[in-house]
Amino acid sequence: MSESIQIMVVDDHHIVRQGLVALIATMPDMKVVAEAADGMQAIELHRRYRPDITLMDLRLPHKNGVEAIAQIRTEFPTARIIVLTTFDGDEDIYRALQAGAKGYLLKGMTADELTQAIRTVHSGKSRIPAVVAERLAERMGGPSLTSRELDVLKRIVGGRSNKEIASDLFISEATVKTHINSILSKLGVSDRTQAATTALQRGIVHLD
Amino acid sequence: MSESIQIMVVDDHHIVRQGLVALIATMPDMKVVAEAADGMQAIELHRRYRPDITLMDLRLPHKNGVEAIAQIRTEFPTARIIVLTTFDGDEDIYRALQAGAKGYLLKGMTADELTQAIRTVHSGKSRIPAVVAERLAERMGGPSLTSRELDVLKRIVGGRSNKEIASDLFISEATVKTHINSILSKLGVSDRTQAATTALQRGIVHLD
DNA sequence: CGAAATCTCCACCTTTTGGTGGAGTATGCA
DNA sequence: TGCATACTCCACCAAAAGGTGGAGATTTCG
Repeated sequence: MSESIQIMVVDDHHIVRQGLVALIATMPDMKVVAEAADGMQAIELHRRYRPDITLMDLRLPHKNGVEAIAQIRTEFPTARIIVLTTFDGDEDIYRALQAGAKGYLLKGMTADELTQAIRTVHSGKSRIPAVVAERLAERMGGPSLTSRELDVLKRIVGGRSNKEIASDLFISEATVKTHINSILSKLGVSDRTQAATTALQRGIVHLD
Repeated sequence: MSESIQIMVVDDHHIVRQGLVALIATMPDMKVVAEAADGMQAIELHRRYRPDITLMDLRLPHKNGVEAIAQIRTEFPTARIIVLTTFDGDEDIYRALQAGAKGYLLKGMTADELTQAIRTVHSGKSRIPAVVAERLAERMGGPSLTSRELDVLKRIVGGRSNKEIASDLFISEATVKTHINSILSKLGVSDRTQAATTALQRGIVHLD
């Protein structure tokens, strides 16, 4: 049969791509048909090769993984994408799944887990590990930050003072304080430094 | 000839190990003789296999990369270790090189860069890329934190207040402030939140 | 030994941050 | 239409953080 599963691998690290290709090569019914090193390339190559499954890292240069997923899913609503990332505390998991990813794997997994996930997702099901599902549920339950609060939080992480944030966003310092108050209570912390580190830990913002 | 280079691969991510093994397998004169997933295992396997070259990730469970390097180099002063990491801003580079690493590579490298580095280090030379050497020189030039300042900085990143830090360290709040003043000026920042984020960015401390 | 660095602490002051409670406007959804 | 949410802003207050300058004790190292 010509039923070998066509796979695209997206990761900016050459070694990781190599590892995935090597792992997949041991499976007779799977084949890597394309490799991309960034989000843009992933979108282009998806158009060209229409892989059955895309294994995608979230941290990518140019266009990040979440954006790439959204774009690909817009063009090809049936695209099946499995997210592959190093950081399990990452808020982007949630965003990626919302953007239409069908599976999620940590890079520490075994070959078996990978091939199982590929088969599961290829068969049309989703494959989200218990740990992640749990964290996701947790996350969903918890209060989410508004976009304005995110603007402020990013600047807190960037080390800006309330005054600077106010002028960055063209609002008064009082408003900044209001937002910060919401942020602190939503994150369950008591000052901006904690807000910064827990935001980084939970992957709500990144140090790029 | 029996002159194939014996290599040990240390990384907690299965995929990365697989990638390295696959890359190295394409070189006829190199061979992976051992794989370790954490620092302890790396030390044990080094005793058993005495590889010519060890490729070591720095972020490892149990015993971190730097400790493992130090331990291995204590037992086998001639061990040749190449550090392999994802994060190029990482302060651990410096520590790893001090601990006796002979080479340093980012995971984004090409197959050529890897094999070249292996050959260079195997021949007894060091192989530190220009970018890293530069950053290292920069780092050396810059003021370094004292151990007490590091104690304080860690707690700042941990989101502790001055009062809490004081009681953690059994010193007065005044002393904490003194240390923080030094930290801020040494890091070239103006408040604790910036201190936290730049410390994370430069890899001086980690969010574990 | 003597200089340098480190660690500890104090006083005094200014600025920043966080806490509380209230309030008006716009938007969107039931 | 009416309620909920998000965004904006205000005043007032208390606590925390940061800036400056000085000082004694200990260790380290040339």
